[in-house]
This record gives sequence, C-alpha cells and structure tokens, in this order.
Amino acid sequence: MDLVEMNYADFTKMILTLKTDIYHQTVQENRNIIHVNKEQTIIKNLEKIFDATLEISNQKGFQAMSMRDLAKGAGLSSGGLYAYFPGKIDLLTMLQKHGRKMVQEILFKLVKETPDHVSKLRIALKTHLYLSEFMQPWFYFSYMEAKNLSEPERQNAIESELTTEKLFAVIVGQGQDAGLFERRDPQLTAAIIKAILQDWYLKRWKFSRRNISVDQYANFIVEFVEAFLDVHGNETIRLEN
Amino acid sequence: MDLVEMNYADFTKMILTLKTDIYHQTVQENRNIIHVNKEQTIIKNLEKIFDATLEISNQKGFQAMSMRDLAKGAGLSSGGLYAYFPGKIDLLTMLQKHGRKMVQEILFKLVKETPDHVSKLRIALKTHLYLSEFMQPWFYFSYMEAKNLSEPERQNAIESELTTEKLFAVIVGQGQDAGLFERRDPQLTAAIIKAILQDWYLKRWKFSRRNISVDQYANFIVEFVEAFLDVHGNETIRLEN
DNA sequence: ATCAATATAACGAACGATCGTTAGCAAAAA
DNA sequence: TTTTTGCTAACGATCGTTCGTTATATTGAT
Repeated sequence: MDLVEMNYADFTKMILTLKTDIYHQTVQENRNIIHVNKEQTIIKNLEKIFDATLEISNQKGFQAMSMRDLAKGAGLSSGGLYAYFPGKIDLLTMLQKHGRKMVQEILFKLVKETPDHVSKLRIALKTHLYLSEFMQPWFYFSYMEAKNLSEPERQNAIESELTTEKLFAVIVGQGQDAGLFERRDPQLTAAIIKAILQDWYLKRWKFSRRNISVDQYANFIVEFVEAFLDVHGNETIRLEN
Repeated sequence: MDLVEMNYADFTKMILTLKTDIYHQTVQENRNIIHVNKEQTIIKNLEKIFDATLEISNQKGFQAMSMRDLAKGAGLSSGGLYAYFPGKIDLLTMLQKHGRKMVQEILFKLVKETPDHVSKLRIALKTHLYLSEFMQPWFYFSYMEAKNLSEPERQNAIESELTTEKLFAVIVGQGQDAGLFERRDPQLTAAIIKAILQDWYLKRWKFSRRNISVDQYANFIVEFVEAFLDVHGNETIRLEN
C-alpha cells in the first residue's frame, strides 16, 4: 500500500506484528532479572503488568499506585509480581524503555521506507500522531512520570525526545535544500510540530469532547505544516477527509 | 507605558502589587480553615509553604512529597503546618486555586485595557507567556498534579483552561470580523496557540539548553501567529529583537 | 498411558519503614 | 498573665518488599 495515504486503521494493522517483536526484545533484554523461564508466560504477564501500570498510573500517578493495586489490576499476587522485575522503580524503567523502543523503531522504519522529502514529512507527521494514538496511555505516562526515573534513565528519555525532534528538523532542512519547502528555521519548526503533536495525547479530553477523530487531526496537522512551509512539490496528492 | 511593547522586565515590575493583592484574597477565602490570626503571619508562612510545595513537588511529585519534607522546606514543623490547611489535599486545592486566580485576573485585566484587536492579540500572547515564566513552577505543578484534585476541583481547572483558550479564540474571531486577520478556524488557531505557549513551561529544559530567552520566544510566537493569521492592520509596529 | 518425582510459578501473611495526622506541651507575643 | 503560635512525640494506616508455603506444570520411570 502507499504509506502516504494510510489512515489510522491501516496503521494499526500494519504495526501489530512489530508490537510483538518489540515485546520479545524487551523480554530478551531483561532475561537476567526475570525469574520466570517460559517466554510465553513472561510476555503474557508482562503485557498484563504493563497495561495495568499504565491504567492505574494515569489515573492516580505511579507513586500513588501501590503494588497491591497493581497486583489486582494485573491478575497476580503482590508477591508474584516480583518475579518479573526487581522493584517498583525498575518496572517504571522497563516500561519507559519498552515504549521508547517501539516509538523509535516504527517511526524511523516508516520514514526510511519513504523516498521523497514531501512524503517523508507527511509520513513522519502521521506516523508520530498515529503512534501517540495507538500508545496513548504510554505517551501520557512517559511524560507524566519522567521525573521518577533515575538520572541516567531521564537522560535517555530526553535524548530520545530530541532525536525525534531532530528527525523532523532534518526532513524540513532536506526539503528546503531540495527547493521544496520555504526557508524557515528547521529547529523551531520542528519544535512547533512536536508541540502540536504533543497536544493530541496530553489534551486528549479536549479533542474527544469536540468529536475530532485522529484522522481529522492528522489531516489538519499535515495541511497546517505544509501551509507553514509552503510545500509546492507535490500538489497533485490530495488527502481525503 | 505602552503595553504592546512591554518586555519581561516591564511585566514583572507591573504585577508585583497584583501578586500581593491576590495573596490577600487567598487568605480571605480560607480565613475559616486557617488557625492563625495575624494576616501578616499567614501571608508570610503561606508563601513559604506554597513555594516549598512547588519546589519539592516539581522535583519528586506531590504524592511523593511528605509533610516532613514540606515542613523542612517551609521552615516550620510538620505539626505546625496544619494551622494553615486542614490536610495535604486541601493544600493542593488552595495552591491551584490561588494560581488560577492570579492567571485569570492578570490576563483578562491586561487584555481589557487594550483597545484594538491586533494589540489585544499581542498582549494576550505576551501576557500569557510572561505569566508562565513568572509563575513557571506553578504552571508546571498545575499541569502535573491536576489528577490529584477532587472531581469538582478538576472541573474547575478544566474550565479555567478552556476559558483561556476561548479568550484567544474570541480575539481571533473579532479581528477577523474587523477584517484584520485572515479567515482561519478560530478554535483550532486558539488550540495551536495554547500548545505553543504550553511548550514554554512544560519543555523549559529544551529552551534553556538552547539559550532562548523569554523575550526572544515572545517575539517568535507573535511573529508566528501574526504570519499565520496574515495580520495586515498594524504593519508599522516592529518588535525589537 | 499412568503416576510419582521434580521443577516452576504464584500466593499471601508478615516485616520494618514511612506516611498523614493529632494532641499535649513549650515558646513567644501581647 | 493570657493568648497565640509552633514544636515534638506518638498513633494507626499503608507502603514496598521478603519469604515460607502452596498450586501448577513438566518430566521421567514404569
């Protein structure tokens, strides 16, 4: 299929296999601290644990989530949880790493598969937005609980954020070099793009209250950014509403 | 002075008296739950308590801040704190209310004092940005700890946020009616403006790492929004860098 | 195929530490 | 002295975590 015209439904189908791939990676990386042998069991329970952590934390905060809350939410006992991570902080670290890997891997993969700069920009915008929809609890969690990370892990989170922003800046800069975009400061443009994308998962209540779908918002962002950059290389492509 | 050309230094001087006014209001509103008589003493200690709450909470989260931490930070004993609020949650509510009042009062006051629509837009943008700089710990706190509020108080916070967004939407709409701005969806424009303003206090580390001052960012936002709306009513006014 | 023997996974009561909060007393101000 | 303000010690509740035990699954001998 043509990536540039994908909608959210296409996207979710596309990344389902990637999602399990990354779970396998996460298990592999934490093999030494997990005291359970069967990978099948680990993945099944780890997903339950992650999902419950996101749900409870996003409602009352990670600090306020007790291990008894989590045990109930994940369908395990409070003692049983400790077969999957050494302590509460380590669970936070694992979950953050897992999500970051998923975002980076999918985002860069899809952008790399796209040839021309105008399409690259659209793909990057839509993929990031669709990721933040598909993983909305994680995005919110990642932002709200970053302060609870250890110092080196917080640095990793910052670096990951800047890497993503850099991706947009590079695409904008390359498009300008190719004469396709208006000359505007690429870094500030990238910062604005990130701010607008961030609004989608941080202020989700606002958009659902106004009945704005993720596909509508995707088209709005694409049109907004392309208008700002005065994109004139690809006028034949129109996005359906 | 001409509000439209104010910089951050002007702004801080201007609102110092307003700040103490609002402290008096906060004391008055909580007169019945504060077990200290002298207003002078209340304000002195309440400011210490608020400041310490913001500092500690923004570092480790409100839930993780113990009353013993707060006592040490505010220069009181843990027991002594309870003369100023009935419980930890009430402190959160008081602090959120106090900040919201300050923001709304100053923002609407300055906008109301401004006659024409082009200036109104600039004043609203700069005032909001300068407020979020002057009260940066509160803005960050307000956003991060909203989930810990009681349900009615959370509704108040949401309403306050939407009121501010509405202010921008109205200014944009009125400017369009007067033929001064390009026709673009006022609500979405206001949403983008808020997202960009929010970036300043939520991602402050990014801007200080890049040595961008609040005055520079103010000018950037004004130029960006005016370019987006194609403002053509006030071309003689140039902002110094 | 059956069933004891073993290995694995999960349970849940209990521990020490820390939490928010209270109450009685000391210090300071009037 | 009287009133106001603040401190210290202590309470019950809840926290993250541990550990002896039970339940479940797998293995291997018959």
